[in-house]
Amino acid sequence: METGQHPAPARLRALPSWLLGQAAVAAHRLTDHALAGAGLRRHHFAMLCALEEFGPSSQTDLGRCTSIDRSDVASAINALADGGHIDRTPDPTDGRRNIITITPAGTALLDRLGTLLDQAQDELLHSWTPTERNDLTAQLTRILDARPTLTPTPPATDAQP
Amino acid sequence: METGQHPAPARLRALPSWLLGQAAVAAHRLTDHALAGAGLRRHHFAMLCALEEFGPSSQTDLGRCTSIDRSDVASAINALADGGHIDRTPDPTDGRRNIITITPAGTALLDRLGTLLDQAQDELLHSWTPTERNDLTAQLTRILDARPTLTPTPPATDAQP
DNA sequence: CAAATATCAGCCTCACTGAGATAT
DNA sequence: CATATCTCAGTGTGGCTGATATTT
Repeated sequence: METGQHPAPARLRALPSWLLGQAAVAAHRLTDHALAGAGLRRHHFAMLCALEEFGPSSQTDLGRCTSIDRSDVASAINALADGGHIDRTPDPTDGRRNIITITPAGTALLDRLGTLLDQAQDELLHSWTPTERNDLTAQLTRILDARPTLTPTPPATDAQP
Repeated sequence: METGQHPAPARLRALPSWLLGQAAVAAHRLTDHALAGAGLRRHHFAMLCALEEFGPSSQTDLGRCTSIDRSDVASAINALADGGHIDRTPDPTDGRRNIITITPAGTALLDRLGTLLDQAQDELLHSWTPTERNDLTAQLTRILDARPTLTPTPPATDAQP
């Protein structure tokens, strides 16, 4: 069957953007697999993270700090509310907002998912020392901190070069 | 409007898998934007890379070395054939295969796209020294070389935790 | 009135699946 | 017959847009 491990072209392997994409695919497969047992997804974990760290928040703020679209925030919050992991109440001081609060069940879920995700990191970086992991984290953080705020992708009108 | 730069939760920023995902999004936006002028996509570049480096190949081999699905290979090859950038002929020794060959026009296109992509890397890593870039490349390559061959993602039957 | 929030419906792309035709 | 290749049609997800209702 030969599922994998065919050498990629050197010109691709030399592109940081390509390497990032491939590494992200591998990472996402591991994390999806890890979270699958809990029946949840990365978005749910991100919401819970933000709520625990920043306290009660509006949905827009949740979306901003996690880089998740307003529409996807709404659906993730719906799912978490159904499970009793967050509370959603109107903001008394601003009727446009909901105030989302993490519940004790949500905190417990956060820790459970965090453990699963930590295990996934260990799979991804199983032969890496803590120092090497910190190094990697620092480099990726540097990329994020310097990334240009760029609109998603233009609609792609076709043209023949 | 406040498009970006809201602090992400520390717990997310500590996850290599999350950082990889975010960095990959930034990288893909830059590369998509760079290639948009040529009206082509990353897949097309990957095909041309493989063809130039490995010579005439079957579509399955192209898919294997670039990690692109057979179905997407077929459509990318169609587009490149329409533009005259590759030739597609049946393999005389094995009637199941097509032999894909890059044309001179394809080589020219490859170089053109390569230049655009190199510029995108410079945008992504504009403040990085060559040594730092090599370091990043080495670390990402290490992840890829060690990644487990894992089936995409299970279909997601729902369950309440 | 302009701007912001939440919600919903829907689009589009991409990765992937399944099945059929052909060939080994 | 089992396996492999190519092709196409179709699925499902995720990221995103647009429109609406509401409030500031």
